[in-house]
Amino acid sequence: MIGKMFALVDCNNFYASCERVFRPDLEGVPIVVLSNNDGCVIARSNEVKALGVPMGAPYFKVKDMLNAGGVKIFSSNYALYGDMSGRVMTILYSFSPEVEIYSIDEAFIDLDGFAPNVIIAQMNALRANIKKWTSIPVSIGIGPTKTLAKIAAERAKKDLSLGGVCMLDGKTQTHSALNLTPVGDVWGIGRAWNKRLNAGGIITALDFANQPMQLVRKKIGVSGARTWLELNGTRAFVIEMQPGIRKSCISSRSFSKNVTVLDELKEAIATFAARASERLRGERMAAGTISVFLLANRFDENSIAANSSATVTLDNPSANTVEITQGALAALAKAYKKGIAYKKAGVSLLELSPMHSLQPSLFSAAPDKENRAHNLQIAIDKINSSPRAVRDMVHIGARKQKGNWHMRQDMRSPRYTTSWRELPRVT
DNA sequence: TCTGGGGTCCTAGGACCC
DNA sequence: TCTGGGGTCCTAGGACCC
Repeated sequence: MIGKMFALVDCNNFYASCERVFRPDLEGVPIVVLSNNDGCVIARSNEVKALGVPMGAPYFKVKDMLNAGGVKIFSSNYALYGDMSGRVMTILYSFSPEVEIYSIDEAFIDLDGFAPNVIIAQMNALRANIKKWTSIPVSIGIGPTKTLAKIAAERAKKDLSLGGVCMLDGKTQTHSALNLTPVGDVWGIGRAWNKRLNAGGIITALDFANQPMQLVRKKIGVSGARTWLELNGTRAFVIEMQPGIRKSCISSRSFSKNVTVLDELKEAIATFAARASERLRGERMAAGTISVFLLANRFDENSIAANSSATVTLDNPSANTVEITQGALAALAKAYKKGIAYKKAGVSLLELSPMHSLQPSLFSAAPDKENRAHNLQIAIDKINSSPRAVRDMVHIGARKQKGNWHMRQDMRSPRYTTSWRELPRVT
C-alpha cells in the first residue's frame, strides 16, 4: 500500500536547456553555461557530462577540452533562466496549488489526496505538458519524504528506462535505490560529511540509513539525523508553500582583476549597495544593519588573514539607496586595508523588517526631507524599471560604469523573453 | 592571466549575569 | 587561603543547498 507522497519536479540541465529554447539548432550539440565572470562551469548538457567535464570546473582548466569537443559556451543569462523558471512553475500551479518552489529549477508538490494508482500517469502527463509548453525537459521523483523524492528524481534522470518519472513506494524498491546512491549524493550530505562518513565505512545511502541514529547524530549533528529519518521514511521536512521571510540580502561579485585602490572599491560597493537596496524595496523590506566584506584571492595561501568585514547600524531601518550607500561606504572605510589585493567584495543587508511595520522616527530631524528622499527614490525606480531603460540608467554619483571590478561576460545569449531589444527574430 | 553568487541553519565558544 | 557554576545571549565560522 502507498502512504502519502511528495513529488519533486527537477528541470534537466536547466540553464543549458534554457539556452536551447530559442536555439533549436543546438539540440544534440554539447553546451556549457559559465558562472559570473565566466569563472566556472555551472551547467552542462548531457553531451558535456559524457565528455567528463565536472560540475564547477574552472573554465580556464577545461577550455581546451571544451573547444576540442566542439562545445558551445555561454555566459550565464539569469534574465532568461528566471523567466523560463516562472513559466515552468506556472504550469505546476495549474496542476496543484500545493507547490513549494525550492529553487530556480526545482519544486516539490504535495500529492496527498491523489489516488495512488494514477500518480505515475499524472506525473507523466505533467512532464509531457511542461516539455510541450516550455520545451524544458524535467525529471520527476516521487517518495514519502522530500529526501526520498530527491533520490527518486535522481534515479529518474539516470535510469533512462524509467521514462523520466520514478516512484519509490515499497521497501525493496527503496532499498535498491538507496543502494545505488553514493551517500555524498544524498540531499543534505555535502563534501565534508561525505568524507567523514566514508572514513567510517559508510559509502552508500543504504549504509547510512542502516546506521543507528544515535551514531549519525553524534557524527554529523541534528541535520544529519533529520536526513537519516527521511531516508527511513519519516518526514522531517514539510512542503512550505509560503516562502519564509528573508533574513538577509547580499549583493557581491568577484572582480575580473585584483583591486587595491580604495576609490575603485567605493565604486563597486556603491553599486552593490544600490542593487541590494533595490531588491529590498521590491519586497517592501528595510535593513537595520549594513555589512561590507572584502576578500582576497581564496586560492592564495594566507589569503584568509587578508579578508575583512565591518558593520554599521542605521538609526532607523531603511531601504533607501542613498542611505544604504552612505552606510556601506562608512563600513568600507572601516574594513579597508591598504596594500591588499582584493578579489571579491560585497554588501550584506541584515536585520530586515517589513516596511509597513516601520515606526516613523520621533527624532527625525526633517520629516519633509525624508519624504523628498522617498519620492525621489520612487521616481528613480520607476525610470530604471521601464522596459526601455538600459540597466541602471539613473544611478548615484559614486558609481562609475567601467573599472577593474566589473565582471566579464563575453558569451551571453540574448535576453529573448524579457527585453524588447533582444526579442528572437523569425526569418 | 583565468576558480560564482545568494541563501539558511547549526554549533562552539566567549561575554555576561546572578 | 579559599577564587563556582549554570543559564542565556551573541557572534563567527562551518556546514549545507541550488
